[in-house]
Amino acid sequence: MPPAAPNASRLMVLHATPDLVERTYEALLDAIVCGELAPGERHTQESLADRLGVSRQPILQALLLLKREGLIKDEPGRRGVEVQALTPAFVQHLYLVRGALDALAARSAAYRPRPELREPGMALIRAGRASSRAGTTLAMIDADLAFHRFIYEAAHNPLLTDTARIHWLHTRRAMGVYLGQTVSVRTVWTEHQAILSAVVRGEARMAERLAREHCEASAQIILRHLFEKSPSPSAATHPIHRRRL
Amino acid sequence: MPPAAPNASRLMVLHATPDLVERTYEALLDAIVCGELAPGERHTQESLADRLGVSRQPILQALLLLKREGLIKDEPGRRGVEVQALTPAFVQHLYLVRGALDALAARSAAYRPRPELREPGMALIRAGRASSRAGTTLAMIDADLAFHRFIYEAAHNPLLTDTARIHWLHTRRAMGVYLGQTVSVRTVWTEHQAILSAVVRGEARMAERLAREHCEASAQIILRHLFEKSPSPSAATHPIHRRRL
DNA sequence: TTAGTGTGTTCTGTATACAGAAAATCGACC
DNA sequence: GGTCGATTTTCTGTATACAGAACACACTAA
Repeated sequence: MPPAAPNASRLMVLHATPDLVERTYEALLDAIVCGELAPGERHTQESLADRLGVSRQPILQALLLLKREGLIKDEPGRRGVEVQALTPAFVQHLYLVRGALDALAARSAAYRPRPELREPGMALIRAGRASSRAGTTLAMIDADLAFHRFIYEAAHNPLLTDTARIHWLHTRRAMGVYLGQTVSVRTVWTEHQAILSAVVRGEARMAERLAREHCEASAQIILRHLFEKSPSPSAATHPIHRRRL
Repeated sequence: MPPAAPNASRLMVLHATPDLVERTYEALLDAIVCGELAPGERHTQESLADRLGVSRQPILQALLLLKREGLIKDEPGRRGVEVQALTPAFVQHLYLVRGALDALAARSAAYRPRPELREPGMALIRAGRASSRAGTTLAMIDADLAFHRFIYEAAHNPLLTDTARIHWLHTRRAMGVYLGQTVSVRTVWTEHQAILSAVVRGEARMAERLAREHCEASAQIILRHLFEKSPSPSAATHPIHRRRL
């Protein structure tokens, strides 16, 4: 394997195994989520290709995907691409849709009593509480995502999981706004526990309601922060530590 | 512009204006929806490229998108691609997710009274009833889609519309199963009218419930057909007329 | 016959080459 | 000095070229 290109950014690196388009996609995604690639900057295919040490071809394809997912947009005339700004309005829309999907996931997961989910679920909750006491922002975000992913998996609806994937990307980006906002994280995990209990007991209606309310509460927290710091509501202002490669 | 390649299929044609990847994507999509490209057949990038008279490059990118959307899958070893089968389980999952999204769309659209939506909505309903009396299967499907798209637009949530787009692709494919199933189409438009009324009056709760119930009813109809003809539950067995280019 | 092995073929993924579109630059003219 | 037009530059989209992975097949040996 050739070493990274000389002018490759130290932060933006490619993973190892899957195909190059996938790795490029992941690398760009991480760069966007952690703010290394910020709104307002113009990037050409070639500049990105140089940074990652690949040709324009995988960049082109990765950009195609990111465009479809609403994370980047074309610059006016064929003048490169730019990261989409994370506006309060968008986050509001995001959490509305996520609320609907989360509610469906919880309801589906709780369709019948699921005692077998109690232990793995509680393990995630314990891990989440631990990370909110001592962990980094990234660890907290990951713990939150892990719990929600668990509920989605329990719903046994691949299409639902797949649909929500894009929303989790945006959510991960939006949660960068937290940044050490350990306040109110405890209530988050209390809510998670309530959702889990409802699922374990097979109380579909209750699980659905709790999931929806949890989502709305999360939205309120994020939006409060976004509106407070509204002058520049971009993830770029919060360069959190990026995912380990 | 060069004429179509000599061995290009007569049915599978490219549109005219947007970029080649987009046109290729649309062409393949239509071919899948109308059953010209069916599950069980192996296709190589080159064979598809020849059929459409383009190079492998746009095919590659279009396939990437279609893969992400769950419409095609890779053949085991780099042996080309295949259209995903439309299984009853998948349709069931599809309608569950669509129910959640439709409900959110209706609720959002009805957030406040919307008298301005009455006339355009009624026009769509009249057109739908007309097409169910005299139109082709494709016209009926398009009318149905047009109404739902209208509700989504009224919700003013671009992310929601975008999220639902993929589901509408699958839905369009699944509805191929109707095929002249004019039975019960009248009740469909009665339900549409009820949803519209609730939206116009700003009865969010009611609009949401009606949308959800409408979706569940539609799912029942489709699924009944799928399970009846279950030996080969692929759209390929129902080669409906394709969209005019 | 059957397991193993080398070779040819097919097909994909990635890089490079090429052509055209749009912006930027620069100079002429008012 | 400002505006219009031609030229250059930049950048993208698409086609082609190339290399490597995986299958298929044939051939050998037990």
